[in-house]
Amino acid sequence: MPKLKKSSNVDPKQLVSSTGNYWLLKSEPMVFSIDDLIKAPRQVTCWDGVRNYQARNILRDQMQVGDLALFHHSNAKPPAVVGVVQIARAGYPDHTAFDPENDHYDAKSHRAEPTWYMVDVKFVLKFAVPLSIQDLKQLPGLKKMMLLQRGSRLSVQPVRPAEFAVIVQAGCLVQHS
DNA sequence: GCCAACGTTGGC
DNA sequence: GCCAACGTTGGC
Repeated sequence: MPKLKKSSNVDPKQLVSSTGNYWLLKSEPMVFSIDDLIKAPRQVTCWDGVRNYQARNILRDQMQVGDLALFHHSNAKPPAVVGVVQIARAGYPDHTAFDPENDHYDAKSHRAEPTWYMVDVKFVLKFAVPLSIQDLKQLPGLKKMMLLQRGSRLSVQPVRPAEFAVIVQAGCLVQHS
């Protein structure tokens, strides 16, 4: 059993959303990973390409600047929560829907009345070790977490404050060598 | 590769 | 509006 200590440069107790909102954002790491975000200019990116109405409603209506979100690598081996980001800009039209060259083009979305929205996210931290779904199932208090429900597909999900706290605490532990 | 759990499409 | 067929997501 390896000893664990807290990472020196991150205090998970400081990771509290001023807005009280917490989310989880899924991304396939082959498409866009947390390392891509770390390398992005100013470590900010627009969260484009969401084409699901339930997720769109969250992006457009609920996310606020300052909200914190877990960054989840979906379709990965293994799928895992890998870090934390902060909402840097609230919902605005997803312009990739207007671009016929874009993979996420949607001919039915128009600039005057956009169908799809996105937010900007800023990198906050990368966990010392990815927390796989198997890892998460071992943690206390996550039985009802949306990500862990069977068949849960929503790519933008609400996360309860207690769930966020448990996951960030676990993610900020690093192993002694 | 399988399949659960949706979401979308389109005939009626 | 109903619903069967099909498509997608994403864990397993």
